[in-house]
Amino acid sequence: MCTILDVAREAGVSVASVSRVINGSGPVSVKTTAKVKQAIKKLNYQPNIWGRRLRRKESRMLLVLVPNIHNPFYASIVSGIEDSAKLGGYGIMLCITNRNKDKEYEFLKLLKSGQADGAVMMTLEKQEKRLFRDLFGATSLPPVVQCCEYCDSKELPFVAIDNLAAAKQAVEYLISIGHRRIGFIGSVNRFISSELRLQGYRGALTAAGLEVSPEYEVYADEDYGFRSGMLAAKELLGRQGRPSAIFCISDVLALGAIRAAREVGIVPGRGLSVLGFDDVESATMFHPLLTTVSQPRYEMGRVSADMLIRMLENGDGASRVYLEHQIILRESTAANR
Amino acid sequence: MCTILDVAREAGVSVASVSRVINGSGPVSVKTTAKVKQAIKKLNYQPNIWGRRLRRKESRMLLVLVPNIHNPFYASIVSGIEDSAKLGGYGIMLCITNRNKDKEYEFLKLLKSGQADGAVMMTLEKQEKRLFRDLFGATSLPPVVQCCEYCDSKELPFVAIDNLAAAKQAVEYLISIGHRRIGFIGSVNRFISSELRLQGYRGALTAAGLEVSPEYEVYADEDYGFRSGMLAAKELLGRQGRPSAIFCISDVLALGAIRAAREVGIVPGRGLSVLGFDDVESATMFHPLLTTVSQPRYEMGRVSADMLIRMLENGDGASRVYLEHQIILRESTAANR
DNA sequence: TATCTCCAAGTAATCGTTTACATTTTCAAT
DNA sequence: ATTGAAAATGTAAACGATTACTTGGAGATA
Repeated sequence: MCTILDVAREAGVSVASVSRVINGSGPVSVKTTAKVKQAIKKLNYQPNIWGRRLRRKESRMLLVLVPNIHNPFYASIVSGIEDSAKLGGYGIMLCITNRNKDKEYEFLKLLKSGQADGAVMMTLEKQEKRLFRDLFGATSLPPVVQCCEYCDSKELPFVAIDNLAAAKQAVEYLISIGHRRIGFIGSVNRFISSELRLQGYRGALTAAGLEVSPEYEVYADEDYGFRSGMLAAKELLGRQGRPSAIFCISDVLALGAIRAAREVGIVPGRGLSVLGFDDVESATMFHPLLTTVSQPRYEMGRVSADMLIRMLENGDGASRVYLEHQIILRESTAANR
Repeated sequence: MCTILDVAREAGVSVASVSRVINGSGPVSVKTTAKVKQAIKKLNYQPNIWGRRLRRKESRMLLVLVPNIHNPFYASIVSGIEDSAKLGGYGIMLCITNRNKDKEYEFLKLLKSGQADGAVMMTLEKQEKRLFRDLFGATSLPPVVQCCEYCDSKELPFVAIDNLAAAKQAVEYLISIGHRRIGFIGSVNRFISSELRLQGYRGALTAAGLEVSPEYEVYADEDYGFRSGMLAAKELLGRQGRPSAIFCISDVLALGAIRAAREVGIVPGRGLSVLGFDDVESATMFHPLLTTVSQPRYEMGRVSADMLIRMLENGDGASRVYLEHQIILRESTAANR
């Protein structure tokens, strides 16, 4: 590995000129430019990234915090972030937190220590304002964009869909096709999206003059997992006056519910409508294909990273972006009666 | 952000002493140690990583190259790598190549430029020895561990299962329960694992005195996707003397085959045995639950990263590790006749 | 007391860039 | 030919850590 000094010697110029050629940061004659470029090629010179970053005090790295990566939902978002980051000349460091707040905190410290310039977080729970105060003090805005989830701070930027409206709309659809007893499968976690989807569900019921009953609300384990969905659905289906439709806050839970229905002898789609959330790939693998709320996942990732980069480079202020969701009608829902 | 000089002043000692305390790299009296530690705490000092790395010429970063991250198979491996890396004090940089060789090459250049110390690659195709020669020259061993896949080089280390033996064993199982017409769904790609699984399939047939016929071998698109699996299976099932069992080189393909069977009026599990590979989560989501070959995914990731770190730190030579696979019998296979 | 060890601490060079500032060159206008 | 401005180049000081080398002082020995 050779240094800028080697290049300078080879080209017979000073290091400053070489640097100027590399960065286009000052006037250089065509002759010198040519000599330098040739020397660079000849020596196969690559600037030392540490020296540069030490001097420039920048890292060109973005942190990405994601609860897990097994869920295909997050995988798409990460792809979007990656592509945007690459386009902006940033690398990404991925942290799979597995709900481990310590791991998350450790990772975020890389921001402070200058190892990363900013972060896209998908792990924020409702009341985590404090986290930022701890890390960045009360005054300064942390270089963070929240994606999908966000905390209760007033100023922090985020990119998400309007979970409340989406859930409301989904449940309204169920009502519109004749369902009156509509169950809800949520998840015990502190994500704002979960809460908003519950509110949307309740809002739709109330608006239609239907009763909101805790009998119809069941919470799966916090992992959003298939098996948790099954258990939750079984509980719901075992109750008297069982629902004719179930709204689930994730597709994987919905798939679990479908399986549960089948196990207790109900034909999913016909005997029980199930509506999911996320539109993951396996929603279209088996019959009945899942009716679900689709989020623009890749796009959310892209927009988040773009916003973060603009904040870092142009000092753009925090903004809050809602992207469009879409309800995709497939086979798992049918008119009641 | 304060520097080591600030700490030194605060503690009333020299920067050298501070550095010695931080790194334990020389004799320091208990008194100075205490003063320095206190100053560090008081100023909340964090060493500047760029300065350190510039001086020490190390990056403490590992590259991870993965074809895609939507496939839950890879997600687990990445988790394993992450955990091992963290334990060894390394960060990881993830590159989702999407089969884009240029992207991969760009990323690998980070090794040369010192931005990363080593790489775990899951993207290597059979004849890619050349890639390394381009990057590292003919002589020196690149700091790379291959995981799951590997190329035709004799010396490069890898961690994988014995794909040939696993496939052979899987097909032998199908034979043992009475199947004679056994189809194969592969994938048009240049991964060594795909080829070895095909060889295993053929080997099992030959060993049992059954005919190996191209009529029974079908190749899905290179994405391993669900829809490709469906199409491939339909082709296979449409042929005369259709197979009573199909061995698929991935679970997602197998799930597609199951769906295809159902669509042409065959009861999967009873009318057609399907055997998959990988044991992904959705293999257990729907009936018939998938009989499949399970790979120790998380473990493969862990072992790969451990091996890489040992190579980097202790200069350990390259080794080739086979981990144990396991055949998991579930509902998608049944005795023939 | 003088000398010799040895341990602790300090000084300053170094890693490879970038860049403020100084200097030289070029060239048009007088 | 002289001047001046503008353009091109060079010099050297940062950036923040590590570390080879030097120094200072305490205690042991003669």
